[in-house]
Amino acid sequence: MATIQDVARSAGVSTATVSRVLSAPGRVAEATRARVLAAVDSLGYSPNVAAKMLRTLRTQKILVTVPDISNPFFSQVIRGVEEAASAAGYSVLLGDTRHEPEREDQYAAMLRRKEADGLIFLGHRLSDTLAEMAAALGPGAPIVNGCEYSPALGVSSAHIDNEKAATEAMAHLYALGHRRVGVVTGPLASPLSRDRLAGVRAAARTAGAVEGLAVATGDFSVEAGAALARDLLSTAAPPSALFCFSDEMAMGALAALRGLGLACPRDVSLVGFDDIRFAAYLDPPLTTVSQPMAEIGHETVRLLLEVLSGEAGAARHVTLPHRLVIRASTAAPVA
Amino acid sequence: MATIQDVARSAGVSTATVSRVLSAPGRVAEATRARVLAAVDSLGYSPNVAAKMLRTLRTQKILVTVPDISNPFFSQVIRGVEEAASAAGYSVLLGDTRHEPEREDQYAAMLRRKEADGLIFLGHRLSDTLAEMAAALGPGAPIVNGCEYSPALGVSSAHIDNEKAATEAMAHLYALGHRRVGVVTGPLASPLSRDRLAGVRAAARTAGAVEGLAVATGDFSVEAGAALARDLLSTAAPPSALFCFSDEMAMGALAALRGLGLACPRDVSLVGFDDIRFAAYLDPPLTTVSQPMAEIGHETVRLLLEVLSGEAGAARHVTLPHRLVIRASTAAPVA
DNA sequence: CTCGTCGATGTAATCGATTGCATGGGTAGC
DNA sequence: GCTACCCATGCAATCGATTACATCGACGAG
Repeated sequence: MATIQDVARSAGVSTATVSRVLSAPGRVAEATRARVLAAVDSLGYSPNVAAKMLRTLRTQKILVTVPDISNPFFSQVIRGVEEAASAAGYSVLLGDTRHEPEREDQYAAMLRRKEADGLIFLGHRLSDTLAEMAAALGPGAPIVNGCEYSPALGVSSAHIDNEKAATEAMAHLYALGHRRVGVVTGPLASPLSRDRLAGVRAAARTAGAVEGLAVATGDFSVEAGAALARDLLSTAAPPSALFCFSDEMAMGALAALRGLGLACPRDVSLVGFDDIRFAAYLDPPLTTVSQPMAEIGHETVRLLLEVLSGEAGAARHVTLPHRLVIRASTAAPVA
Repeated sequence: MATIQDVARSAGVSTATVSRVLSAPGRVAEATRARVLAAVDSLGYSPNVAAKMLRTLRTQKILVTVPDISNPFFSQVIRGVEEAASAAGYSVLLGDTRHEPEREDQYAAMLRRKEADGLIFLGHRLSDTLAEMAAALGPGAPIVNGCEYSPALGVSSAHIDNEKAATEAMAHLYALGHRRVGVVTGPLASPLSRDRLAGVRAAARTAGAVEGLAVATGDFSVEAGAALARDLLSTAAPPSALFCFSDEMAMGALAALRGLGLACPRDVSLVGFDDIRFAAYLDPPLTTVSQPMAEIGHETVRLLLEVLSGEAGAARHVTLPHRLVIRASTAAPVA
């Protein structure tokens, strides 16, 4: 690998000049610049990142942690993150925390050691040490939350209006005439689930159907969706519609329905959440709340770059638009 | 951030000793070591990676490129990669190439600039510049192929026996009594698809059903699965069974079937490939070839570490076990 | 003609680690 | 008691960039 010294020698200038050509082109004379650039590409020179990093304390890397990369929802958000990051000249360090605190801490340590310029965390869990860091640095902390929104942390975030989205989904069911609705949530430790649940309750109140509401707490997995749907449908007065907080759980619910000999939407209507790319291909095609996953990814990067550029004022919470996509899994209940 | 100097001062030793305590603990006296370690954690010291990297030319990072991170198959492999890498003290740089050559080149450049110690690429495409590098360095090139296997490249790889797996899937259909089988492949530029296709042909010959074979070339997407299944089923003598080279395409095929008013498996049997975690939850649950995705990820890391440790002999091609999982989407054809 | 200014470039310190070589004290062998 | 060796440790060069400061020449003003 050619070093800056080689380039300097070959162009007959000092390393300082080479460095300037590459980072502050205006400060060097036209002729010299041309000579240096010629040397640069005749030698195929490109700066050693470690040396640059050591000197500048900038890594040009963004750490992204996610509770489960194999979850299609998250992987689509990550795709958006990667796209925006690489467009801005950053690369992405991936951390799959598997919901394990030790792994969260491990990645938190990477940020503290400044192995990355910033952190985007998807989900609601942030390692304690980073929570302290965020509290200490305020909005200057290079940490952004994606998909979720935790006011207590004081970091910027990008997400949809979960409460409103859930309200709309429920309103759709009530408008079709459903009165008894079963809801399968995500873990209630997550603000996102609580927001959606609040939306659910609000809709039920508006519809005067609070009595008919049955809530089960899931964890976003297919398995949980199947198990909890089975429970909800096995009660004395089973719901005529189910609302699952993820499409993955809705897939599980769909399988459970069939297992019980029920048809969707004839016997039970079903609404999912996320609009992962399989939702439209299920049988029946799933009515669901569509989230702009790529956009959420892009936006988290934008917010992080804002902090990194030092222009950050207060933490910002960006709400991106969602959309209730009505497909064939919802219908009026049979009287 | 505390530096090694701070630790040295605080422990009353030289930086050389501190460095040795941390990397070659045997070479320093017990008492000194204890003193240094005490200083290390009283100061909360951890080595600056940039400095270490500059000095040692090792980054402790693995670059992983993938054609589409939002594909559940790949994201599960990546999960395995991340797990094994982090267990070995490496972090993962993620590159989503989106099948675009420019992005492949961009990440190839990262490797050449030594921003990562090695590359694991999933899929069959390797940037030309890296292919040259692999050719030049032979098995010493820190490049490993996951999921696929390209003999021409001369790099190690981890994958299943695609030909055999495809043969088994087809044999299953023939054993059930199917004679006309439609196959939806992946892009034939990929050796993996060609291997599977070879397996398909071999099975057809064995069953004496070459005549009944109809092949369509897809691209692993749901959309392609739906479109091509529709085509295959709309011919004069439509197949009684379909074999798709990905579960995602099988999902599309399933939707297409329904669109044509056909039932699975009554009218058409269906076999997928991969066994992504939704396969069991489809209606009907999908018969498919299960790939050990996490294992593939682990194995690629193992192979790469082998190269990095310098003990690599020839390139190794590790074949991991697959398994045909028979669920409800396949049955004997109605006479 | 001289001085001040400015633009272009060079000099060298610096970032924080690793590591080959030097050093010095202790011990074993004779 | 002297030599030889070894073990633990320190000294200082080094990795490859960035950048504050110094230098130098040209040019315009007075």
